[in-house]
Amino acid sequence: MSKPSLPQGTRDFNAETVRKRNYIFNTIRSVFEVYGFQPLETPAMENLDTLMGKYGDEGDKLIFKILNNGLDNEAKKQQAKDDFDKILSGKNTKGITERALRYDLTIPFARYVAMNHGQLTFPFKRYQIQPVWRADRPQRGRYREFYQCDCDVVGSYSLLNEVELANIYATAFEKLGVDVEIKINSRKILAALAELCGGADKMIDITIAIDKLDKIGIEKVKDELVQRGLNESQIDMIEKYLSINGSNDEKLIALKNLVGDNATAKKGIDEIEYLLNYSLPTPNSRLSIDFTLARGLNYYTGIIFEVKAKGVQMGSIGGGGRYDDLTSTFDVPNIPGVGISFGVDRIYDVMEELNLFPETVQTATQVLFFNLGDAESKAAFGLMQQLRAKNVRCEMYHEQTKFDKQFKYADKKQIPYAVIIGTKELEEGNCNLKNLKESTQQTLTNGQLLDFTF
RNA sequence: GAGGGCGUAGCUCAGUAGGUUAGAGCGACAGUUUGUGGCACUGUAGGUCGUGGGUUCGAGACCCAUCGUUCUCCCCA
Repeated sequence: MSKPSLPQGTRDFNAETVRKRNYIFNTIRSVFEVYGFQPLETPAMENLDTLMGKYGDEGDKLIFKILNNGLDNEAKKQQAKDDFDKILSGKNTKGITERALRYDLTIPFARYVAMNHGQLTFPFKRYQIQPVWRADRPQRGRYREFYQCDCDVVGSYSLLNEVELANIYATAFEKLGVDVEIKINSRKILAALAELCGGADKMIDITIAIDKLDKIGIEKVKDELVQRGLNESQIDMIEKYLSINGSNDEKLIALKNLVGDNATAKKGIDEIEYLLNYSLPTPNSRLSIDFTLARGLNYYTGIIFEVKAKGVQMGSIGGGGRYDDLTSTFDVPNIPGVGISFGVDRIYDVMEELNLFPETVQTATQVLFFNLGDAESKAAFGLMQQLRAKNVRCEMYHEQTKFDKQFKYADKKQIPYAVIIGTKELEEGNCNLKNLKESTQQTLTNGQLLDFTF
């Protein structure tokens, strides 16, 4: 037997952590529900060809593939060897692997919509909170198994959906007590910039470079644009674009001056103005235009979102945006959508760092019943069950032993109350209730104990 | 995919220029004469020094490999 260990990049969660994580999940889930979104769960594994080719070349490498069963079947040995040779030359084959662990929640959702679009009522609003797996190299804040928390609306072009999603962000983070800035931009504006700087085909090059701005600075971004084949006047324009600042209104004015004649840009500006026209329900969060926001994923086509926590050094804790055609890859065209995602693991880290978890999240045992003999513990057990029926969290020490050990057990589990029923109390039909933090004790009748407010 | 750091007791770590029986703190367990804990004191258990080779009279220490872990870059949540 070797020492037990965990697969790389996975974690156990102890009771305290599970409770805190559930607090985050439940908070977000309740907001989704209030906004009329319905839950969806999909299998941990998908057919490999559902996933392959959807995340780019890099993404394909990071998909966890599942080995087929029955490869040791003697009768099919030669076939298995031939198939394995294909694997070695870099091709996937159903003979060796035909299933894989899901890599995100968006593609399984698209698969679901494509399979069921005849039955669904559009716009279809779903949320999904499940783990995903990536064969990435683990590092700080990055794991091979982690949760995603998505909500999307498909089958509607209405910008009202964007308004609702912005409100979901604001409401959820307000409930969690996390002070955030919700940044918005439009891919149409970025597309217009590309049109004006070397053509629409440069859009991906430009967005990738811009996306790195806050990380590497303007000079390095310019270097990268040079490498990607842009000329001096084009880079000059991008620099002007990136240096726009001020309030939302001031930014819009500056942008209109820069690219306002362009039809695509105008559409993007209209979208942003529409969104800003609705105010958020909460004082501690606000929408702010960030024209440098690009987001890496190429399928976004309209408004894009990104959420940053204020007061901590941490990457984005949420993101999303509009995409024109979610399901055409599964031969079901013309289903547009817009969605957002919460980065639960990072939200957890932010809340831990800022000490934002409420005390009440930790709902451990409230009362320990001492075990002081057969007859005594039997009487205690009866009382304990009555308290439990009133939703008081109780446990009884597992065996009769001296006081010292039972007190120490309560200490270690940070149980605030002890109920002590010894021979004397048993005879008199009462009990001692001790407050272990304050070291005070009172004698109660059994009836008084059952009515006590813990 | 590229490049660093670190693997010694359950946990956090010491272990000097290679030299007998590998240490501390915390934790665990037991006790300080069995109806009131947290403190204190005493004692006990627990390590193939990640693994496998190599150098040496001698390796926890040096070299190589391997595994694990962690960080940076790429990419992402």
